[in-house]
Amino acid sequence: MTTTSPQGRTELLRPDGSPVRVLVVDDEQSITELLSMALRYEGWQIRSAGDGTGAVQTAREFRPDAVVLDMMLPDMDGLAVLGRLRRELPDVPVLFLTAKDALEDRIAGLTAGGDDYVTKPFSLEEVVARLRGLIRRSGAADRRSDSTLVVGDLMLDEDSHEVSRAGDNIHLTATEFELLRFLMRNPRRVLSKAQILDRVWSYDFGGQANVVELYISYLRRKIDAGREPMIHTRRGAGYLIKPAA
Amino acid sequence: MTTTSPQGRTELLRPDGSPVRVLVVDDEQSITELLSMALRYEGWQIRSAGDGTGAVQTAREFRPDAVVLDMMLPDMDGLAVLGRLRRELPDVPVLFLTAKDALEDRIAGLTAGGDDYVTKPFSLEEVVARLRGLIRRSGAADRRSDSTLVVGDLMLDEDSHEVSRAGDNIHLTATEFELLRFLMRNPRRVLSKAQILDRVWSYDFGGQANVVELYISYLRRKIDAGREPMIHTRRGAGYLIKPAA
DNA sequence: TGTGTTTCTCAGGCAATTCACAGGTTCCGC
DNA sequence: GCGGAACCTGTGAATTGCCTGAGAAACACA
Repeated sequence: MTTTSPQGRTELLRPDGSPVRVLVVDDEQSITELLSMALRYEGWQIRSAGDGTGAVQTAREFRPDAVVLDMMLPDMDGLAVLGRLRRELPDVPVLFLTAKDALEDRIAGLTAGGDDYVTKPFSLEEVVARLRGLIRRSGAADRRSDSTLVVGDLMLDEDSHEVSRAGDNIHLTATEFELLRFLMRNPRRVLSKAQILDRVWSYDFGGQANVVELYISYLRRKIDAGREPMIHTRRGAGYLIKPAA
Repeated sequence: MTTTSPQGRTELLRPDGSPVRVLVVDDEQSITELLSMALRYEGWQIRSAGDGTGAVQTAREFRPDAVVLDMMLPDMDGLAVLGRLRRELPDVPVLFLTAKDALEDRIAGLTAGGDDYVTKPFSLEEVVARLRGLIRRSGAADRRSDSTLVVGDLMLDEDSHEVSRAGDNIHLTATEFELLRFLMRNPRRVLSKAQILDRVWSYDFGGQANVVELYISYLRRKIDAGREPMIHTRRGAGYLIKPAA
């Protein structure tokens, strides 16, 4: 089932109307906290664990609908944790967190079963989007919830990563896509540059805040060029997207 | 739940009808006092703490619905305080106070979970508005409360920062917007220039008092021009806004 | 390794915004 | 009707915030 939150965003719910449950497993507390914050904001119920043993225990009693699992844990190998989790929760989808250079082929094999992964450092938008995808496809939430965001004549498909305006296909780079997704998930709402940076860029990004301006400018070139603009600047406050009308 | 106070203002209440609780954490007593006064005036119940230890203790027994947290505390780092607060109160939204120049380094990730921040020196209107937004979105208060202020045919949306009169869109600058928001949150009530200066301008503003007159004049040009005026001067007392009728 | 793509920094330019100042207008008591 | 206080608003200067071109660095992929 999907429902509309007071913010106007669409959130996933389980068939019985209760919130989706997600277990977050990572040994760095700053990461579990960051993820917990962001995922709670999605309206989900979160538990976290710092090692494999704790993960299995928590999973047993918490019965999550999805798991975020760091492959690098102090007490056991990621695969071992996965094995034990699977014994408790055979059908629950897992989102793996891995270091970029540790991108071994074994991950590729793991995701064949419908699981997914993101590399550290990740952006929150990416984690949230992938989790939504996993949960949606696993059937824990209502399957009718679909993967297309629509604002005016602008459409963005989260599964195929296709974007079009008034029927014309538009090619976006990865960052442009995430930025647009964030805007479109919060239509008619002013988003500050800090908010955008926090959600769309990875958590260790240390650069200039004006990348946001730059990417807004890129998006405008591709989306608004020669049409009624949909992306608006609220000077001193941030940016927002809304139907052209 | 929202209700209308004897003063005619709309205030947030918790679902059980009791007042919203806010914890204010700052080491400068002048700041906690300033904030406590302003927030009490909103009808909220306030406690304050001057350091991280006190904050965690107070949070434990006071169970606030929102926290205002200075990131610069004497005894612990702001992030450490945040971590401990989160362990006590996982779902409570936090409004961070930060120095303007500290914006680059530390802020990363702070707004990610739906939290928010304001930079020092802030205006009270801004703090109150953001807190209301956080509380509204967190669901501590009734979800029906929405983000639009209406006075007569004048509408102001706090999410999209859009303002319209009789359907016509009106563009306001940041300061004009805050001034109008303050007026509209106190309709039919005379607000003195001193009150306006204290609420809308930042607490360290040292300029001429006649900026208020100036900005009232700007607002009139945009809102009342060629229509029944809604902004009225009470000579010797202040200004008030009310429906044109 | 080479080529095209993507990400990001830097800095110049421009326009919006804020605010002080000062002269003009309105109001009110007498 | 007069004078002074309170208020209004035009002008312009300083500042701020935003936009965008150019190019360097990182990356992806053959």
